[in-house]
Amino acid sequence: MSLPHAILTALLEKPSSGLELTRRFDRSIGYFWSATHQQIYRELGKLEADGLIRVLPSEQPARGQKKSYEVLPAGRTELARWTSASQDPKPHRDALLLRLRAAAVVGTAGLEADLRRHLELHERQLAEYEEIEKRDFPPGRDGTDVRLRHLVLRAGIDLETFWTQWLRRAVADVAELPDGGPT
Amino acid sequence: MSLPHAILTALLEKPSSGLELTRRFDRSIGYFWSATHQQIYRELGKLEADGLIRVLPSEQPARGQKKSYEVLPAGRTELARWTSASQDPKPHRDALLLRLRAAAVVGTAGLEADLRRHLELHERQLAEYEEIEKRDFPPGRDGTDVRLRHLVLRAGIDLETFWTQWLRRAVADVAELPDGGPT
DNA sequence: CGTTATTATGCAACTAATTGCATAAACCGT
DNA sequence: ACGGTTTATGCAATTAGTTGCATAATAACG
Repeated sequence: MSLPHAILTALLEKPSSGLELTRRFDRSIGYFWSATHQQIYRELGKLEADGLIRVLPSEQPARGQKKSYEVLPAGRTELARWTSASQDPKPHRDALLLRLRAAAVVGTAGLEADLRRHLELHERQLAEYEEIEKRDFPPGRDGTDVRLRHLVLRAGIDLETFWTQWLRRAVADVAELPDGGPT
Repeated sequence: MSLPHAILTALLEKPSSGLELTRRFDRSIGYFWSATHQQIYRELGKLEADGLIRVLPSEQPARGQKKSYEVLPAGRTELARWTSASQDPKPHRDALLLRLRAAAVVGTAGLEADLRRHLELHERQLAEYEEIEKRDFPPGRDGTDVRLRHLVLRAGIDLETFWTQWLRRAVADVAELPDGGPT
C-alpha cells in the first residue's frame, strides 16, 4: 500500500498540515496518487501513532486548529526501504475502455458525447502539465532530484498525449458507425 | 461501479461459468478491468439476485459443480444504460511514478533493477497485444463490434508502447545518476 | 457585537477489493 | 478402490477507499 509513502514523500518535500497536504494531493502528487482529506487525516494519525512523523513542536494542537507534521528519521528510513523494494504493478482498471467493449455488444448510443468530454478533460490536463514543464523545468543541466521529478512529469505529459490522440481517433471512429449496434 | 457491467459484457459475448469468467478476466477483459474469482462469484450472486442474469436452464446446480450464467433482458437494458451514461474518469494511482518522486528525496538506491523488471513486463505485454492484433484483426473493413474491439486493443498497444519508451528513458536516466541521493 | 461563510480537522458508515482458507466433485494413475 | 492432482465454487476476515456528516475556530460583513 502506498498512501502512507505518498504522504511521507510530500512531508519530506515540505512539512505541512492536513489541509495543506490535501491541496497538494489535488495538484502535483495527486496527479499520480490521489487521496481525499479523510484518507489523509486518517493516515496522518496512523503515521504519528507508528512514530514515523510528529507534530511540529512549535504548534499546540486543538480541535479545528492547524497542526503541521514533519517526518521523523524512522519515517525516512521506511520510505527509503519502500522506494528501493521491488513491487508488482497493480492491474489497471479503465471504465472507458470497458464501456467501449460493452458498446460493441449493446450499441454505441450516447457514447460519442462522453468521449468528446473525456477528450476535453485530457486536453486540459495536458495543457496544465506543459505549463508546469515550461515553468518548473527550463532547459539545462539539473540535479538528481530535479531530473527525477522531470521524468515523472514527462510520464504525465506523454500519457495525456496518448489519451488525447487515442480519444480523437475513437471519436472519429464512433461518429461514423451506425448508432444502434445489436441493441 | 463497473465490475457488474464488465461481467454482463463478458456474459453477453458468451454465457459462462464463474471459472470460465475468471479465465477470461485473466486475458482479454482483464487487460483493462481485472477481477479475482472471489469478486466474480460474489458479483454473479448479486446479479442473479437482482434478476439481471440467470443460470442456464439446462444445468442443475450443486456445490463444486459447473454453473453457467446467461444475461436476461433486464441485464442487457442495464448494461446499455450504463454504457451510454456519462461518467467522470476515476483518478489514477501509479505506484511506480510515486516511487520515482520518493527517490527524488530519499535516493535512487535499488530502483534501477525494478525499473528494468517493469520494462520487461511491459515489453512482454506489448508483444502479446501485437500478437492478438495480428491474429484477430487482419486488415480490412469490419463490422461495428469488431472495429470497437480493435479500438480497445489499440489503446492497450499504444499504452504499452508509451510505457516501454518511458521506462527505457527512465532506466537510462537513473543509471547515470549518482546512486545516493539525499539519503 | 451577532450572523454567516470559510477554513480546518475529524468520526462513522458504507462500499469495494484482496487474501487466505474450505469444500466438493472429477479425473488419473496404480 | 485408493490417494493425489486439478477443476470449480464459495465463505470469512481484513484492508483500502469513498461518502456523508459533525465540530470548532476564524474571517468578513453589516
